[in-house]
Amino acid sequence: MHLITVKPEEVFQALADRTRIRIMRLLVDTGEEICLCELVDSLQELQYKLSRHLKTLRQAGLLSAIKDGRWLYHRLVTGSPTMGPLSDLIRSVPDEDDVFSGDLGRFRERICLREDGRCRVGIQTSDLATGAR
Amino acid sequence: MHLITVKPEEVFQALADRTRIRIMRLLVDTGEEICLCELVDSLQELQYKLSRHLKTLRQAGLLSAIKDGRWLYHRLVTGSPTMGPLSDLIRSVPDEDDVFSGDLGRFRERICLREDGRCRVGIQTSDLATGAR
DNA sequence: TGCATAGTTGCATCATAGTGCAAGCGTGCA
DNA sequence: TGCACGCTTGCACTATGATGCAACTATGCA
Repeated sequence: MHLITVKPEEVFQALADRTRIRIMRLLVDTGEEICLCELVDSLQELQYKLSRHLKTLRQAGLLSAIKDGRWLYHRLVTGSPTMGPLSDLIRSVPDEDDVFSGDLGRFRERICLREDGRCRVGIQTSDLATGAR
Repeated sequence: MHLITVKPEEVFQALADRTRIRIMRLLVDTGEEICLCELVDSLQELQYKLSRHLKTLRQAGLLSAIKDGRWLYHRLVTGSPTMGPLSDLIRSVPDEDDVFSGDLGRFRERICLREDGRCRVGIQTSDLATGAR
């Protein structure tokens, strides 16, 4: 996606949500590609909530996604002139209540379950899964 | 105000509006203190609209205001660790349709009406004034 | 002291956004 | 080919926000 073609107010609107800031912060801090089920276990939020927040961030041109089988990996968009300053800003947000570090810690544990760098398991925190079960 | 005490999602929410981005961009580009009537003539927006947008930005901790007689001057808050990256980001927003440069040009003309660096006249574009007239 | 003027705000209206629930889609494996 | 599973989405509900209008406050000057 292309920040250039997206209106700046839509970009800021996409960041005007605590959960979406957590998603962006985790992606900025790790530089990783992260699938939904890993995000659910890392942020401890309901699957369908995060699915919709990811969609919002994609539509704002902040994230791109690549599909790998049943898994969809999300990563920061690069190459836009505003993406650098935006990443800096997200990194500068103070970690009140250690929310970001908690997310990061759970993600680092969760990523150990990958095989060959790919997620091979679903949501581990079963209360947070929705849909098929 | 104090970015530190304001939730980050409220800061982004405050920027999730085209008019407020224009206000911030003008303040970042000029480094000036600007009163409401100067802003009305620069952005060519209704007085009460800008008054409310300024309030939103103040409540988000992005602007501070000092009163001088009947005039209220607004400026960027400084000293917060996020304000630097935020200013960089606002500066990096592309100037689609030359809206920012238009605002800046009208402001540069408008500021010529100051005496001793202080605004001494009201809104010059009379259609945009509200309230007493 | 009264009036002009810089700026604010209550109310009504309309539009948009977050969330829970439950159903649905699409892919890969047995 | 059917089922498990990673992920998405339509609907209902609630909350929040932008705006126009008009009334309001506050300040300084004649």
